[in-house]
Amino acid sequence: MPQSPAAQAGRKSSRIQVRNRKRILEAALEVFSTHGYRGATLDQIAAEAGLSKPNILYYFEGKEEIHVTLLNQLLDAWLAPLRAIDPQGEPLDELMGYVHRKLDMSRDLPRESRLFANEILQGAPRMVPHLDSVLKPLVDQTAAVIEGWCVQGKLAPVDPRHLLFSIWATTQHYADFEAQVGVLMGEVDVHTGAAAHLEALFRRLLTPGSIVENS
Amino acid sequence: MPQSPAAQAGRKSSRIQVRNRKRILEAALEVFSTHGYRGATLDQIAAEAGLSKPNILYYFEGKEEIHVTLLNQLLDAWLAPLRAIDPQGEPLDELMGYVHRKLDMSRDLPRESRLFANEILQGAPRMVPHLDSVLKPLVDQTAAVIEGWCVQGKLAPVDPRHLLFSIWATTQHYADFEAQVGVLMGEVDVHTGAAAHLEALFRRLLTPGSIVENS
DNA sequence: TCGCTTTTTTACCATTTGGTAAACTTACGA
DNA sequence: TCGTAAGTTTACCAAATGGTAAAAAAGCGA
Repeated sequence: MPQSPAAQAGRKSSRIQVRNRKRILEAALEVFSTHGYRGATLDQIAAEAGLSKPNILYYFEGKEEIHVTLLNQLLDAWLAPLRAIDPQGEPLDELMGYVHRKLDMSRDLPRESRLFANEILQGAPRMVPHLDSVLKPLVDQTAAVIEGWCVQGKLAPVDPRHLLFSIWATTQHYADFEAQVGVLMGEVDVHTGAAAHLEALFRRLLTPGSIVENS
Repeated sequence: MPQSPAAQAGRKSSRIQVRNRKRILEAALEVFSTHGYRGATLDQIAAEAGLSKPNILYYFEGKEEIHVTLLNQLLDAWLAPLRAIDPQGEPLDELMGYVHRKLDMSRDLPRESRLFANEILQGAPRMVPHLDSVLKPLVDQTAAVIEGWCVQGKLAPVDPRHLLFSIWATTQHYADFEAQVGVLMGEVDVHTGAAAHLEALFRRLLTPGSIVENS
């Protein structure tokens, strides 16, 4: 009797279903990341996806379900670099690698960055549960690892959570505030300069030892 | 003949006009910063201001004029700390003072921060001209000052623009991503920890000299 | 090819939303 | 206190928008 795959409970999906759901989510990423949740319309998403609006509502229960699906689906990819930090690795290398991977993501996946920024900016109304259940445990765990490195003296003493905030803020800034960066930097190769700058910023912070003025 | 102060060209405004325009802008700040431009409605702003919707349109030509007025009016306050940097002052003190002033602003004026973030995120459609004519010259000028300090050896060599981006990103993060920070930090006093962290982060970056490992 | 299911389209609908017209009320100077 | 201008409200509108019903079309296994 059920003739709508919108409630995708269990049943295996046809090839057309897979293809069209992907199209819709790709279009929705484009539109939501540019205009925010309220600023995006189903008509825009439909046009971008090359489907009709009712057809989109055949695959998803509504606007909100598209948004939530997108958000939760992308959070994993977004957190991958954090999971990739190896507690057994060399602390400085691990963290600097993380910084550069996050910066690369800002360049390669700016829409994803803006989608999250939009959502968090507005109080993350559709994501707090997920943040609590997915992001928080991962951060707690990573914070403990960093804490351990500090205690061992392999890293300058640092508050792990504020360190993560700094890394997220500085790297994502290049995606989220691209309009502003563009105005201020003109046609320069932003990414290379940013990489060098963040390299210095975080290496200096994290390298154990003290600064000695050179005459 | 003109019976609407919406087009506020020149004519002196009455006490009621001043009071109600202020109320409207205050309400609009609250609503726009929470929901973004498209997400905000005139009805919400009207309710928040304690006025009727048509009454609001008696003072402003439309939704967009309210938004633009707010944006341009707040940009000055927003840039005050940058203007306060004294080319004659001690470089490290000037810049660290700037960092702390920006962080304080994030705590005291989070709505303003989010208002700008929302606008920039969406490509700054209603602000690019202003950014170009107000922000850019100021940044160019400040960048030259910082550049000079580096050349004089009073500061570790650093790209001035990327430095500014880092400062903006890290300080504003606490306002713009408050929802996320809240989930990850719980009830802790975020501001104090952030101040200490950013102090270390930027002082280490900017202090001339090199790091020496202590045995 | 037939018959059934999946997919897509056409034609709507109710609500929300930015905005307006005009009547009504209040403030205030002469 | 009276008249005019400033300010406010009531009653609307047209367009946009999220969503639905149901018919039509396309896939596809037997």
